[in-house]
Amino acid sequence: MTNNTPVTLKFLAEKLKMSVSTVSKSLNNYPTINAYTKQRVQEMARELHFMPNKSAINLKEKRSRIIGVILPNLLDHFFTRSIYGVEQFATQNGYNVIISQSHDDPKKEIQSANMLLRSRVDGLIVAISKQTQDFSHLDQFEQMGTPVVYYTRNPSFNLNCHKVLGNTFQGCYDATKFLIDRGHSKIAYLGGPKMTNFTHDRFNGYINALKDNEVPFSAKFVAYTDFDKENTIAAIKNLFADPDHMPTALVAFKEPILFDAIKYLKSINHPNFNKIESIGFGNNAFIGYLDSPPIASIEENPESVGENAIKLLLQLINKEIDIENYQKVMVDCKLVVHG
Amino acid sequence: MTNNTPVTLKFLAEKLKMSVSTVSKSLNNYPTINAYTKQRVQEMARELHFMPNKSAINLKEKRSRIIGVILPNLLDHFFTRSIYGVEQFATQNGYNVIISQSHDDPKKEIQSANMLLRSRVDGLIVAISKQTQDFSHLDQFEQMGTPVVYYTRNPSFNLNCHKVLGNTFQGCYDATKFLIDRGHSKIAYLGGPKMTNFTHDRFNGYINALKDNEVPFSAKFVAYTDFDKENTIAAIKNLFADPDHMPTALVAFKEPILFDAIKYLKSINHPNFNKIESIGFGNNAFIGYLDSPPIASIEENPESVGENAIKLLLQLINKEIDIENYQKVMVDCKLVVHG
DNA sequence: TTGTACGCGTTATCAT
DNA sequence: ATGATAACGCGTACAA
Repeated sequence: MTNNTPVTLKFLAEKLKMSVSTVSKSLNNYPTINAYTKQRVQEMARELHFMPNKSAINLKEKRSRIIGVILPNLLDHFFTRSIYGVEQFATQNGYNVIISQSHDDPKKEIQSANMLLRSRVDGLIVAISKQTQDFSHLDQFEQMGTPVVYYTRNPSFNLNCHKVLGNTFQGCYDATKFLIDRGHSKIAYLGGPKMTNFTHDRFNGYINALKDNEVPFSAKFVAYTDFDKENTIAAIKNLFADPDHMPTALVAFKEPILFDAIKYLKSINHPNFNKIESIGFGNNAFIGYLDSPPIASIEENPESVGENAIKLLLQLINKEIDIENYQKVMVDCKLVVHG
Repeated sequence: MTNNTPVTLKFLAEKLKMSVSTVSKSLNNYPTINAYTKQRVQEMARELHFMPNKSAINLKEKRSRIIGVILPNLLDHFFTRSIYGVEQFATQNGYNVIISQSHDDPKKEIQSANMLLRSRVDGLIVAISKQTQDFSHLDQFEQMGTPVVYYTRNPSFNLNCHKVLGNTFQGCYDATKFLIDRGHSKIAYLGGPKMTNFTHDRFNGYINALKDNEVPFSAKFVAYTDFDKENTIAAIKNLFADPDHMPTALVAFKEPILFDAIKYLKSINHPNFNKIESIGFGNNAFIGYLDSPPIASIEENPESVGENAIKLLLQLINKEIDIENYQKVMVDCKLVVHG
């Protein structure tokens, strides 16, 4: 049974034979309204399933209580998990979340940004696409006074912006140190797409751990790949090319890539396969099902990254932090040893 | 640099010394407006980054161009993939999507529903939580004339509603048939939580495949579990308890559960472990990394399920289908053989 | 204690 | 070809 007259304040007012403002005040618990009146109004509202129209309220209050999130891909567990932190905290504070996927396409990212701009989101949390070079579509938000928090992926050059990042330097440092402590001195590093900047910190963590522990560095132990399996195999072939100079351990920038690497080494019956110890970023839930799992994982705590992003954003929205007082928040990684 | 005066039609009108309505008409390309005027307005609008306020438009047009989605959990790849289909098609048609996770908690589901109701979504796509018994929070939408499409998970009793479902009967039938054709006659079925209704069709598919191929059914070959690992192991222990009556194949209602089962059987060095062939619902991307993978997977085509849901919803929104002309759409599963 | 009147930003109807 | 005005639903300053 479809009810066609929308239940608005006006409608309630007519039913109750009072003015719209009395109804409004009753529902918002104004102290000046008679208790009995309030009760009558509230009962009627419940009975008729009155729901205030958010568009009207937004228009009036000049805010939407919506947080926009732009991220590359929900298929990546890191982002899905980070959303958990965002949503949880946002909901607690009366905000809704609109998630928009860029699929790592700058054009789609611009579309999403404009959509969220029209929706007058109160704040934006964004993990930029791999290809994003121009930031004008995101700068528009701050120009309108809407705070933006970059998370995880952020502009490499020293742009003035709020950022919340995983401490991948520390994560990679700890992983490398862990392997050194287990006696390895030939530790390979498998990095991500070179053009992007998200893996430099990891590499630096690797390098610094070597240096701090007086393990000699060799360029032969460093290779780069993207998310493509063929590239990963090519990179691994390179790392393990020199029989006199064979890595005994491996640190990888992302776990799925590490799994490809392990699978490949196993498939070619690498002589020392069982002795090779590896660690990657991610801590994928499926590791428990692998027969030759990495010895440990670098847990990036995505929920915490998301939570820190939304917390910062809310502080900016509430003007507890000045929008031009740019913040940088680092979330520590945690080495999780398996088995 | 923060600009504080919002760029509205009024603001543009003042700048251009014309009326608000002329500005509005120019931007919406009204035929009655002078070409030169249009041009001036559009240039100014672009220059000042004018973005129409969606709240105002929604209020005026009595619609939001927002589709609400309520689902249990984005960590489940099925749902994440289904969102892909929804989002793609929604965006193409000028709709935004608000996703809300219930985390399988009916209370949270009600909250989400009310939030989306206040946002005056034009339509709702929902996969109900495991525990949802009462549907009044969802019925409200139809009462307001807002169409609702249930997808994947839907009320078991013959409620009048629009549904889009994976054809799990066919999926399970095909899987069982596949195992029979490979010579198995002792095929176990590992089902999901009994109280919920989403696994009955699967069980029926299993049963019917046995019957159609004259393979005797035994209650000893059927066990149920939930998503908890301990329960799964207990169920598997039961299935493989009788040495004279040992399954040689296994069909499971969900892949992660199947992985737990495989891992357990391997861990106890089950004598015929290498001969046991198994199939589960999901087709997880991770399967390629397993040493003892299922022989095949039942691909549920979640993107297609999502796409069918949004297509149906848009037809309902556009009144191409009457809201009371309840539709049921089935999306076929596909058996994917590995290796 | 309750009601009147206005404005939020936009579109559309009706004048001019 | 352009402008004035009302309306969408709500909250609130002010009047009664």
